[in-house]
Amino acid sequence: MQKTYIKDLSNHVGEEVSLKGWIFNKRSSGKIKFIILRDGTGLLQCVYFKGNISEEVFNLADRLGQESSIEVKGKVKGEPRAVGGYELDASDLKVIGEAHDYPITPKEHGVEFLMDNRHLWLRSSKQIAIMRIRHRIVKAIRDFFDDRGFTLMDPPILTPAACEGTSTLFETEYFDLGKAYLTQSGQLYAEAGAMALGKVYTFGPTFRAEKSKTRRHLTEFWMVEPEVAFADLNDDMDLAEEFLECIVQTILKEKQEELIALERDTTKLANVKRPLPRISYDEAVEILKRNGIDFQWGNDLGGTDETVISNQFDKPVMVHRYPAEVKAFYMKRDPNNDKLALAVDVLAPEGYGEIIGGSQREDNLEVLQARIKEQNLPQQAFEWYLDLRRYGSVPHAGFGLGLERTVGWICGLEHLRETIPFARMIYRNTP
RNA sequence: UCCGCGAUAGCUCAAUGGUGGAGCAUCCGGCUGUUAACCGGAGGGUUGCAAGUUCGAGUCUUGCUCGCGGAGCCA
Repeated sequence: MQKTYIKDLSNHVGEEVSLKGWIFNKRSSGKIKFIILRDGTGLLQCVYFKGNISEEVFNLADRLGQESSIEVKGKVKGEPRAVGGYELDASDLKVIGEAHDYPITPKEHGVEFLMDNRHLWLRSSKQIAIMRIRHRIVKAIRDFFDDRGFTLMDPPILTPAACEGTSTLFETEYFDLGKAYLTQSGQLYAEAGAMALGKVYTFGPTFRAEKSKTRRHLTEFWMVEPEVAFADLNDDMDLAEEFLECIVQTILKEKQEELIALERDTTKLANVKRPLPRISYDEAVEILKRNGIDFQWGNDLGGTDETVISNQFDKPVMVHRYPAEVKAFYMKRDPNNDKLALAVDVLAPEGYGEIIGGSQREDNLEVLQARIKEQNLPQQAFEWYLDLRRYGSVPHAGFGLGLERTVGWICGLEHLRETIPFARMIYRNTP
């Protein structure tokens, strides 16, 4: 008898097959029982008629609770009434692992309860769809850079000092060398990589100990950071828009089934094609003022400001040339206006906020040393970084894309906690 | 850190200051095409904790604990 998976049933119509999985739901009507089997690839209705199988097997189904693991055997047939369009005319049922009182019932639950049971919640249809889309986005990201001659270069996760100086970091004791910190960005190391390999990207977890309590924040999240030698801000924006187009169009093309399961309205995602609108910070401030927001030039854009700006466009918008004061020390100043940094943020539509932050980097040794001094950063810790400017400095640029915000936007989710298998937030580090 | 909101059965929620209920889940019974199946029955409670007001508190007051949303910070 052929062993198979639910997703492959179309190749087995009329055949006897066996499948293994978990009981997703069941219904009974006296002499007929329906077991909905879940095997990780889909759902399948298995039908047990009292006359067709032994009394023992027929009664077994009564005992088995939701999420019991089982093996079923039977004949595959097309059945428009059943979920997935196929049905199993079942002839056998074997128990692998019994389950009783599974906490997540096929009814509504609160988010807190579901997050306490995250290890089980992952079995639900929507969560499975999200994880599949996350996986495909990761693959699209890696393919995008790999296909364009980038080399993946993993930065350290334990670092001796703050990358950007401002954020609060997780701290740990590192043997006799004093304190070490969990990285908040691989960027500085990516710059070293770009000087070695030309085009590199880092892709890994990053950590922020900020006490953020919003739907847009996690303490542990994944970031992909390309860095390119001999590139300026325009090259950086060109790369970012091609990158976003590639990710979104790939998901639209290959993950329709999952997007439907999530009830995602994809009309706005379909708009994500080059060119993306590019506006300066000055223009962004104008937009805010036109919308009646009392915004002071020189401040960073807040969450609501970002939403107002992105609502003016039907695709992601790039905002460039921010006031240097609100941006990191390593960003290069605009040669035409010393108050501006050659930075770019990409704001996702539909209120999903900043998904990309990038810049051209300061490549002049003396200027960079002055910035480090201005911001009271420990210069000793940055000597290696300054070496990149001492030995063959070149213009270079890069950006960071937050994976979870991208997943949340593409999936149309309310909260970032569903975009990662086990979210780490200020008041949650379990399960 | 600041502002706002919340905590009642395993879960989701009701209950004018006056005998704490319903749906789902669980258990028992019924039904040969169910789609979060349905119908009948049963069990299930220190109303987050502590004090106060009151003849009487799930409900009003105060404090505490825990959580949620937002601000700041950022991807």
